Amino acid sequence: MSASTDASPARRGRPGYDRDQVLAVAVTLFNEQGYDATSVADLASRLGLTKSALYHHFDSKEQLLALALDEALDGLEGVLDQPEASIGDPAERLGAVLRGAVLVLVDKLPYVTLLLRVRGNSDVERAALERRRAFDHRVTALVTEAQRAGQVRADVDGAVTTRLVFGMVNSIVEWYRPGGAVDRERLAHDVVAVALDGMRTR
Amino acid sequence: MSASTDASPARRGRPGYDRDQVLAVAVTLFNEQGYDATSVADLASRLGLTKSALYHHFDSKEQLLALALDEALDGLEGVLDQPEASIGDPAERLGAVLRGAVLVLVDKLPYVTLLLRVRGNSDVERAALERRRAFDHRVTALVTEAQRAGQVRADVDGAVTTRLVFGMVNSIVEWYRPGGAVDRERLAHDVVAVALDGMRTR
DNA sequence: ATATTACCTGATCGATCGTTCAGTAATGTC
DNA sequence: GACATTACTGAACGATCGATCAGGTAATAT
Repeated sequence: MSASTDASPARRGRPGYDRDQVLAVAVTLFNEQGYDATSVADLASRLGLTKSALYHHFDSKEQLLALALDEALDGLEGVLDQPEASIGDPAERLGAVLRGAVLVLVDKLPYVTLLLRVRGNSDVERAALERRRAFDHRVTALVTEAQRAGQVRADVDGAVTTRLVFGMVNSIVEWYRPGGAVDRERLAHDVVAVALDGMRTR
Repeated sequence: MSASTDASPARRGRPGYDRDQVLAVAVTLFNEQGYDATSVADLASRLGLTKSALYHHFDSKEQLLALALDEALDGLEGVLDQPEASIGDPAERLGAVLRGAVLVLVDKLPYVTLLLRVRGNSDVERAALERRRAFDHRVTALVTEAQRAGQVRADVDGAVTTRLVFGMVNSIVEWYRPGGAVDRERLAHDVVAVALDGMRTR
């Protein structure tokens, strides 16, 4: 993702996995079994390598986790920094942020999935939770602004509304699979529709 | 929860923890750190006992997990079996199920939290996932029925709507804490309001 | 007082954990 | 063909994992 995902620009050295490929497989395994339940031996087995070979690509199992969480957090924070999040009235900006969050979630599905399961068991995990909290605060501020503008219901607390709606968005990682029945644009549209207007017919 | 949670009906033998007390502490730890990241030594330390003392109360660490997951699943299935889930039009029944699910989730918070984090790493976990799927199917059938009755929007797939709305409900375990700013009745009301009518003002 | 029941300790087991290290293998560049 | 670069093996490490077992302690019922 950070390095070249191009064809094959004549890599030097013995052929094999590079760091990003190992990371991608690791994140898949972490999501299948959980980070703690996944051993380095599991990862080596899935790649067809020995355990020690992996330590050529990274310093520790935890470093893999840190790299993956950064990937997810960079994407989410990018949603709030994109121009659509700053232009228009609060309701329009809120819709853009919801839509952007869904798209990032789908495009970086394994990384965001991993992020959403972090519980704070280590310094790496706690740092990721801190960045998530900062993201939530910025979104809550946007919801509160939309409430003051009369565009979001004020009979429910803004922080609660934010948590519920982002709970809905985040839950997508539990079932969405690319290539399935729902494409990313359709999903983003549906989420914004249900979040803003509810499931009931008017 | 299954045994006597009454006052103290004169228990015989040396005083100490009983099985349900050990289970409650275990579930708390599983939720704090994750099931796999929690060792039997962690649990013993939290209780002020030795590891071997714990095996007087249960056969294996996994049995604790199974007991906890049953507690959560019994509660959720009870929501669909209560009378309110069968009387009235589909929209009313759907509202009752949503409300019931929120209340079970709050009342059995630690157990449901644990259930929602299960990934299928063992037979016990896979059996729990199977029961969850059956629950989801019953709810989806209710949503589909409400769509046919014209009471739920038909421009979004019923299964997607169900997943999104229950994603919202389930996400409550990530932040709700009893005794906090929001009480259980208020939360149930807010969830039903946002799920059915959305966050936007009309 | 004593038997019964329940609860707990300390030592230990084999398996698996993440990690290290010294050496080997295969490629592109010159 | 020498050389730098990249990728990997096999054996071992201390630590921790879930679990077992034989024995010890403290309350209640009779």
